[in-house]
Amino acid sequence: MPKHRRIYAALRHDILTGKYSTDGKFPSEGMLIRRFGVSRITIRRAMDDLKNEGFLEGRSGSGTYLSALARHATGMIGLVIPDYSSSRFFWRLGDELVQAGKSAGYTMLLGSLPGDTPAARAHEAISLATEYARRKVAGVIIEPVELMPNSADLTHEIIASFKHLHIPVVLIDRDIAPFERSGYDLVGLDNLKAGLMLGRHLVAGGAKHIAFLMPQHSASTNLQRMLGVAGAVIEGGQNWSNRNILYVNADDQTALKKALSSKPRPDVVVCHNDQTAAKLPRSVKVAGFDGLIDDAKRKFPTICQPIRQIAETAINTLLERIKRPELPPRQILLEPNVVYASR
Amino acid sequence: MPKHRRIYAALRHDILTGKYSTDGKFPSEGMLIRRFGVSRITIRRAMDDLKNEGFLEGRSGSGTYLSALARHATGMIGLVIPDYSSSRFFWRLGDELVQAGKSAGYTMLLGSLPGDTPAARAHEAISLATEYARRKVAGVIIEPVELMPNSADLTHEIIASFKHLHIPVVLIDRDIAPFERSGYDLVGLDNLKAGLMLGRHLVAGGAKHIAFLMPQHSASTNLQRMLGVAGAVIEGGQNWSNRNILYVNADDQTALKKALSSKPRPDVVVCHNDQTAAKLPRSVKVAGFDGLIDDAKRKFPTICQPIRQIAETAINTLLERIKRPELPPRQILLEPNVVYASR
DNA sequence: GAAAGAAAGCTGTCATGACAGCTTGTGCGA
DNA sequence: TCGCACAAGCTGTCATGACAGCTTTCTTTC
Repeated sequence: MPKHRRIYAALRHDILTGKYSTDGKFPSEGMLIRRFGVSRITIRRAMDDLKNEGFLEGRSGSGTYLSALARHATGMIGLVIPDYSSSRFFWRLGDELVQAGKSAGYTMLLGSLPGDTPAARAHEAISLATEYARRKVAGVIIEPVELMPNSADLTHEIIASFKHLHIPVVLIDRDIAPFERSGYDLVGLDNLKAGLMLGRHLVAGGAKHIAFLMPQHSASTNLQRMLGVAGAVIEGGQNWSNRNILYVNADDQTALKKALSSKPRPDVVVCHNDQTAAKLPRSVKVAGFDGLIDDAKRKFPTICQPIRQIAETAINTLLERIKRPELPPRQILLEPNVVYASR
Repeated sequence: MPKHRRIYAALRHDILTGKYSTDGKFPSEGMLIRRFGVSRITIRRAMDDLKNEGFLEGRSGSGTYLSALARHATGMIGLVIPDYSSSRFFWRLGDELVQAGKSAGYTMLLGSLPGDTPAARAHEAISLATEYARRKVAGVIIEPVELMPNSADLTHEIIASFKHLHIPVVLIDRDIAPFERSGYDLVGLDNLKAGLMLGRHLVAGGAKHIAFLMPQHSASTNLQRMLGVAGAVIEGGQNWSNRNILYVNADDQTALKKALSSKPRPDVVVCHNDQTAAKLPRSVKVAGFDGLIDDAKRKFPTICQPIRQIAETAINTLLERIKRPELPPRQILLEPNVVYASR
């Protein structure tokens, strides 16, 4: 390994562990020459690499300084995924995020949120976020809380830990509140398109009355999926109204039974995801989203999420945001994969 | 100006004008030392910059070579905007794109498409695209054709010029076909959110029967805006069906009159954009999108597009795509600006 | 004719030395 | 105390020289 590469690694480590961040001034070339016992050209080679990566800024005549990026950089990315343990999708997404972050050279923090209820996990997420902020992560990827009347407030509380420290935040899968301007980057699936694709498939298959089932206080993803299905239904010449929407928690058997027997009786129930679809009685034709149910006995139409691509794009987006905080907030949507029978 | 900078500029120019691209081999350091009459360290400094920007790749022991990027790079970005002369929005967007591209160091080609009809402009766009491909642009930004039954085919024909040459393409504003997987990056407004915002505003204002007016063969943007409005209406407890959608060209007075008098009579007509909204009779309450109508006499609710941000994001996306062709196709949506009275 | 080996040429690395131009701090003089 | 000039220190730039290790090509030898 070349000398300049070793020195580069040492200096990068020093920067990331906050050795120079008190005043932001980096040691002069002369000092580093004495410290490492090499020539100036070697020191400069290492520093040039750090400059190119945006860690250092040289001011001619004055000295070398840590960039705004480096002052807050720790080489750590925090993940706040409340549904990691309760949803197969987020479990896989979390793992892919860790992979993608690691291969970009970052230490990934994936704190576990073992709470039993969404509310418990949301509160654990808040203290996890405080911990991340204390350890000065370079950026955070957050799955916004859903399924509660005060979901948005809880998510804002999670983000608050990072906001006043100017730590960049990227949301995955969904926005904080349905169709509110959140001001944060968002990486996820094109749910509208996914809904429309699934809807068109069902309409083409002869469905006469399609219903969309989702829990109360659903995230914007579910609304987008629903609107996509609605678009396909309207395209087919039918109406769409609140009666097509079943706001039901599938674990609540009584409510579920009541909803499914409502008139007009739906001939296909599109569920907000596959996990829910699998819970419906077998007498009902269902369809879902995500493509992660592995039930040989029950196949139904579904739309797959490109999980790895979502993870890699989220990491890329966070790194770009760290480098260029002035960019406008972007919503980055990836293409659904068509799979019309759940694997 | 430092010597290495001058040499850098000269070499970059040579690369972009295709001086070395026949075999892909770059002159050796020794040759460049003789050519420019400077020391090796100066030559290397210039070449290091070019390597960092991805133009050159050094192979130890063998020589320096042009990267795959550099072999096709010309420093030119082509714009294909069929509606540039016919729509105020695309006129402004085109100018912002030229600005953004220039400040990123590229030569921007904005060929004019003076045709009178959309069909004429579409065909001019195809020959413009051939010309761009012949001149080997580094990338293209394309506004997909709309308003014709064969819009998608025409756009595919435009793109075909670039596809087999592997020239990266970024779409602006809309996708090639409504909700089809196009495989190209797309930068535009979050039209679903825009529609929902406008719809909620109108519902909150007491609108009872909202209609959405758009031409036949509209682009996906209009469908998304429509679905957003539909979402707000359904949220308010009303139905949405094909009867809420008026497929009308606003220039066709007869059809317009007929559509506006259809039952149930709409109390607000949301138009797919402001230009169309301004054409409707004053007896009808209207709303629109884009926020570019400057009519002091007629104010109506509208949603603004962040034109500059769309342009800058499109350029950034294209440059990233040029550098990393393996990234998944992304749809990048920017936030609508709320303006409830057209300026 | 083929294989082995030598030579040439290339990039990557590293050292020493030097000057320009800038910033910052010090000290002197008013 | 204020202002100015100077010196010190820093980065940016550029030159010369050298060696390691690799690839390519030519040459020699079998």
